[in-house]
Amino acid sequence: MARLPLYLRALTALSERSVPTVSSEELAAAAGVNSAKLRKDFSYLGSYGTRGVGYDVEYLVYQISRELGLTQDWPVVIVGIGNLGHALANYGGFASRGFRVAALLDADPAVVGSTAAGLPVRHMDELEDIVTAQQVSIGVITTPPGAAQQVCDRLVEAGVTSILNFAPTVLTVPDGVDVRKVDLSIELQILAFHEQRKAGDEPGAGDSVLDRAPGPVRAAAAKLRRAAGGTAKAEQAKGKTAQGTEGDLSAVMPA
Amino acid sequence: MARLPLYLRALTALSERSVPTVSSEELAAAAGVNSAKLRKDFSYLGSYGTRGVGYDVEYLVYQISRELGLTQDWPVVIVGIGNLGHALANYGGFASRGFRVAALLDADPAVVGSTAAGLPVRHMDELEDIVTAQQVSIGVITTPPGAAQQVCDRLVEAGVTSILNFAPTVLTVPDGVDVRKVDLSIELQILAFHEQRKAGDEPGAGDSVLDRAPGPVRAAAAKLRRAAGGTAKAEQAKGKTAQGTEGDLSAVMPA
DNA sequence: CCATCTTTGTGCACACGTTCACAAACACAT
DNA sequence: ATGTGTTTGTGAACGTGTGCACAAAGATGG
Repeated sequence: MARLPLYLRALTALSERSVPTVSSEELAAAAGVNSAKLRKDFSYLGSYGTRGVGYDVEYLVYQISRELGLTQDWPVVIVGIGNLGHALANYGGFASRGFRVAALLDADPAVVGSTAAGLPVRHMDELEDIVTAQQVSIGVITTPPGAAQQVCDRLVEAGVTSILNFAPTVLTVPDGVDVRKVDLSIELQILAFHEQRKAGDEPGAGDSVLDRAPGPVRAAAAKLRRAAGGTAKAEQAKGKTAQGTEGDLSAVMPA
Repeated sequence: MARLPLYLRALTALSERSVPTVSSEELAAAAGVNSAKLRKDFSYLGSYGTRGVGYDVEYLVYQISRELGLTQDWPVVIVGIGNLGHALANYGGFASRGFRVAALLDADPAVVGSTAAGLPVRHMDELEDIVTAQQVSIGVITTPPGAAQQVCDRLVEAGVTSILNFAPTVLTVPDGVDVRKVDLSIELQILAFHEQRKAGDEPGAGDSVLDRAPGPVRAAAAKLRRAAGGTAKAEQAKGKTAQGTEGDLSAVMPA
């Protein structure tokens, strides 16, 4: 489950405060989830709790770490040492959880040779050698979108089977390779979406009454858009609107 | 829906190539989703397609942009100008989608006054003024985890109602405030989890036979862990194991 | 040793998202 | 106009995840 890291974080915090045991209710609150959900998650890993008492913090930390595969260390290559690559190389949360930065790679000669987080930035050409020599199975892509697929292919070809992609592109990979995507602008867009909803759903500047009209009217509007030749020209659509519904499309496509 | 930004990206790519219309099948492939899912998503926004032809790319771009609230621009404050804050300030994906960085804030006097992405880093004390003056409703937190909740409270108090949190902490906010979390180390942990599964599920170094034993044996093991006094001491547990099951807990808690 | 209280583990129902499959709708050729 | 081919929009089945609620299990106190 994707919630295990959350539990692990809450548990390590408790562990540092030397809390011996914790109830599902407390831990659920700390992790921000439902207590029943948490218990079900743990029962899926096996019954590690004691009724009437709760869960042994230290023991649970270890069990989850083992389940997540954090008892071994994972070499990771970061490809694309721009702003984000730099940030990730310096990110403390990696080393503390069993992830080791095996190498930083970049294609730009101006960047190659510099150091980030105490590690030298090496050239893309060394990718295959590094992956093979250090048995790297996880790659992080922080390149511009145009280079992402190409980098991805090389990583996979070299033997990487898990990829964390920060580039705003849909990567295609063969079966058996996992890809997780982190898209910063998508997160903001989702927030903007909810923000707009909160703002009272007032019709925006470009809103059209057609959009809320029943089926036939919308269909007519669609037809008109096509009639206007692919890229709908508002002037042509206006006035032709079926059934005389007031349909102003003039703001539909901003210039 | 959280998939709208995905569609939007694929559609803008098509738009730049001047593709007039696109079928649900093609677009679904480009966005990496199921075509039926995509059609259902679009039908939820209204019927913007034409049977036998597909969807008008330009029109759909606008409709989704409007739905996501990207037709207006959203001022955003970034709090915590460390490595990640720097990277975000320079991230090009924001400006191009209607997000405007209203201010960069930090508490460290050594950082305040420097510039990032052409913007001056200002002191946290100005937070309330900036949020109020520019009507900022979205805040991005890239502080260390210890400061995150405090910063969050100040943002909310000042009027921010959407927060994008990069700090590894569970933020508690009043109703009406949205929080989205991006946790870099969690993403890697999830990859490591799958990676371990792929590696054949061989028992790890610290694996215990007790973990796969049926109920009664696990219960006994749990009892022993408690008997050992909170933090299970393997030596005490060993030998006491009920029913004589071979139970080596010596590797359960690494020193 | 028994009663009571706490907390886990889980059966069950429900809600949600996903996918299939197909009819209605439209374009286009004849 | 009529037929054929294509694509949307959606009803319905399916699977999955979620949360309630409760019994079983253990702790605790008398």
